[in-house]
Amino acid sequence: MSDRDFAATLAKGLDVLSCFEQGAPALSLPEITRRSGLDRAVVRRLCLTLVRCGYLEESPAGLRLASRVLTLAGGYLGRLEIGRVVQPILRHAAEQLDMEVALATRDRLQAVYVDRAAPASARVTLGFGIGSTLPLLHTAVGRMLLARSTPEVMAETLAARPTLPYTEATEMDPTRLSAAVETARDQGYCIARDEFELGAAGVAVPVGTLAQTPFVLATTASVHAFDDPAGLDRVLDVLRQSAIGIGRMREA
Amino acid sequence: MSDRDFAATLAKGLDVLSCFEQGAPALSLPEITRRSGLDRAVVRRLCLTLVRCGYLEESPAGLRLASRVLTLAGGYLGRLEIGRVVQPILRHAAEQLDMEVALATRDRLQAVYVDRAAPASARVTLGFGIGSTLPLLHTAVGRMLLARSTPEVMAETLAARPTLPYTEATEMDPTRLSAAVETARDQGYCIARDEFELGAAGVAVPVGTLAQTPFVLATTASVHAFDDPAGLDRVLDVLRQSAIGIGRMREA
DNA sequence: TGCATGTCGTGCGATTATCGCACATACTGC
DNA sequence: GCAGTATGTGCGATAATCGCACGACATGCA
Repeated sequence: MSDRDFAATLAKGLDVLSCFEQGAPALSLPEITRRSGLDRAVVRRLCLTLVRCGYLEESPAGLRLASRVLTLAGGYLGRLEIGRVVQPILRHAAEQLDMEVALATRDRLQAVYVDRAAPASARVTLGFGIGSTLPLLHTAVGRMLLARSTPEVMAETLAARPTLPYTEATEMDPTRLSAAVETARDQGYCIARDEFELGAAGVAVPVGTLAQTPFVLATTASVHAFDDPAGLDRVLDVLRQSAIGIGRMREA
Repeated sequence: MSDRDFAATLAKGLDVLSCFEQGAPALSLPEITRRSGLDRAVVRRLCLTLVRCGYLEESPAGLRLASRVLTLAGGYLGRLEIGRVVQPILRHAAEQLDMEVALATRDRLQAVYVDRAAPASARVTLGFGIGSTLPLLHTAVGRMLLARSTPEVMAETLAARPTLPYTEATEMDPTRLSAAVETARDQGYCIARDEFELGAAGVAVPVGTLAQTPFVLATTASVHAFDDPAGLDRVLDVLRQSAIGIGRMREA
């Protein structure tokens, strides 16, 4: 490359790490080669380096992420005071609403959970936790995030929209998707039903000042949980109150 | 370096990332230069690369970790099925014991929380969550992890032991520290009081088969919570039952 | 057995990306 | 004005990286 301010080797190594983002169990060297598009020998050396640096570990089935990435995430979470400030607020909101509540932000063209709390009554877990990702276009969380992102991000996201619907209710038309995000921005909250997972619905509200990267607070429940207008108002009230508390997050 | 199978640039870039592990709010370029010991120009280019790859972001106060590291951690957590399998078990145990319960593993010479659950009754949070780190030598979690690690790790950890005690109760003598780990290995659980944080006590039990990296299940409470032998037995019972359930973690 | 396919390790020459000094600038407080 | 610190960047020498290529091994099928 011609760019003198870009360390290609580092970028390639990070590309290799990215291959593990979707929760792949364990990847073999040829698998990583295929996914990354790099040379086989290069992949091997990068992986060797990543193992020696503690980011990957070898297993019988191939390479996999090591606990190191957790420590790194701990740095991110610690900076935002997630454990000390955010978690109690989420817990309180979850109990008040008797619903799952989550704080999310954006990582490139997807939403990612930053923290989450479930009420004590919750028997089943959906399996979403810190670090879980959701699509931006077809969830309440994602649309609220898009509503607070730059037009460039919106355009990129639309350009990269999926070709196959998640469910029978998934909105596929780009114009109507844009409109949904627009609506979220205008009314200050977003609600989505059935589009990503049948039988599930979500409500999201913005958090804090419009910092560099937006944050949203959201709750998830079964499809008809938000059908009653008064009930929805209560949900929005609780979420917004919590959002104010969280809004004081350290934005150094 | 002479090693042909080691990408130095990648390692340096990861070193830069490591500077943010301790939850630093935001680091300036000179700060990172000091911490990493690399050349100023190199740090600048590596940081530029990390920003362009989405791992760091610029803020008025300097550079800081971006949400990307969360997505990466999500890959790790997803592989272990933390959200789907582990979280419900931890929640159940936390409710049974009415105490905080956590799953932890080892990252180099420290313990790191993989998942955590607090009972509904918990009003205050200690601020420890996923990705939080603890010392290996002076916590129940850490000693139980050491008891299941290789002698090399034990030796390294002892060699790098802190020079200053955390509290007045911190055990500083390497021989007695070794003995404490030995005891944990022999009796199949570990209990520590006051050594890391005054007024706090922890109990830890091993999880699963001795895989590559050990996992432990632990609970934390106020100092005298485990003084009663019958009470301790109940805690151990619940933890061990939960550990069996978690033991089926995907170890691909 | 022979051949195809896939994986893995690695030697090595050519290339080029990286290093790190160096110069230049700007801002602070005194 | 000056010392101290942060920042941007040009450039030559060096050393690290690339990626082809060769050899080895295992597996499956005809």
